[in-house]
Amino acid sequence: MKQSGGPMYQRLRQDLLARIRRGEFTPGSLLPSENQLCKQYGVSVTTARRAFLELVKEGVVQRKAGVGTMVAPIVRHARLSFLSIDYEGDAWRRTPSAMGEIVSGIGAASWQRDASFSMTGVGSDEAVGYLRRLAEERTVDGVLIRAADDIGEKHLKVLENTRPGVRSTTASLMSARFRETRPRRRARLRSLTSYRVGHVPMQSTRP
Amino acid sequence: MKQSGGPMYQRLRQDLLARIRRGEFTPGSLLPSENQLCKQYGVSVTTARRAFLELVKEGVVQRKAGVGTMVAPIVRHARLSFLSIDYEGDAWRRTPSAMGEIVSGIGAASWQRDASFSMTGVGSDEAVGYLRRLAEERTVDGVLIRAADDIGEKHLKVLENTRPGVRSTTASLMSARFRETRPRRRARLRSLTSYRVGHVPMQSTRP
DNA sequence: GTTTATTTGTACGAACAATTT
DNA sequence: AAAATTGTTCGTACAAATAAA
Repeated sequence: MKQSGGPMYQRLRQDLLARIRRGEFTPGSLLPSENQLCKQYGVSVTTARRAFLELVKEGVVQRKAGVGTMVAPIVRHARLSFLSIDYEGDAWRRTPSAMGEIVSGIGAASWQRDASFSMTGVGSDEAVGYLRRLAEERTVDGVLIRAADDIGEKHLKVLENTRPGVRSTTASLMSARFRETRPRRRARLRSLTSYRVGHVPMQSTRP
Repeated sequence: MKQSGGPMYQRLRQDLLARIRRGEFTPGSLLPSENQLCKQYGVSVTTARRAFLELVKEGVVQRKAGVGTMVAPIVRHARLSFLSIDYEGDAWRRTPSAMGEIVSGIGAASWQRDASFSMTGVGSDEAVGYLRRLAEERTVDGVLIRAADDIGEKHLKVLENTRPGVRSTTASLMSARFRETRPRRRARLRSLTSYRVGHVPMQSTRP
């Protein structure tokens, strides 16, 4: 927990998130206070607070003065989020925060019954890196990624392997791929390719 | 700038955002450094930094060590964002961060050609407060809000008056209202009401 | 009802590393 | 090599809100 890469506040955030996902802290229950966290992890209040604030921004936890920090009591899972990635030129390199927006968008998706996002200006390597984190960390049950052909199969493969429920495909192969893997959704997904922005209707899941 | 309400870092953020929106800082240009901001506004580095970091999270600015903080060079405006608000019981009160998710979602919308969001668990007063801020601060050209009937006309009226381009309506009156105000969009919007999650196709606007 | 302790919210200052010019 | 800027981490202080004694 100490030596691994990245800033401490990120590793702390990651660890807390993992513990929540494992069920160590259930929705509605209180997390350790800032002071407790400082002792447990050997960090300063600043660092502990920053990790918490990140999770607040993502909607994972809620804080109240005088009470503490608790796991968000109601989490609605988007059954599937659809990302349509059309990247043009090197726009991505000039706007690296773009993928961060996707990530926060997917965070919002956990409060939605349905989710649909479209991004432009996204490059391959950075995109896959972010999406990989996304699939590992977020509360979505699955992420369907439709990318431009030149993003490349190998990158999308990496993403698929990170977590079950993640399906990816290049634009031209989309309907074919899904005909193989999920035959029952064929009709719906084929019509989806005619959307400029994909949208996958989903049933809502209640807690 | 000093006496008004709210935390200083929020007021600073708001002021910087206003100056960017007014064109005082153009896309790609550098904002004042942290030190300069401290002197100009009479705040500590911590506060100046926090205001900047908020704007980074929203995708308004980008920072690079050794260079500075610049206005995001490419901003794609969503011509219209569609918010469908169906609130159930008092779920909102238990999850106040929900509307914050909408706000961040709309932030993402500025990077999208199209945008579609759906929220559950949203109450009236808090929702309108957030949405008002949203209409005032964000880069979307318009926000179409479809709300449950019991959110009330008066609240939505408040929102409409904050900024041109914002259109709101209760669910049952939706097609009727838009038949009056925007006759050319009638067909599109009427079919939209049959979606569980609204989606308004839009042309992309390039800088 | 008051007081006290705990917890988070805001704000300040400082130090050092990493990056860029 | 040096200066400027942001990134991370530390520590502190006080205010505000809450809960318990």
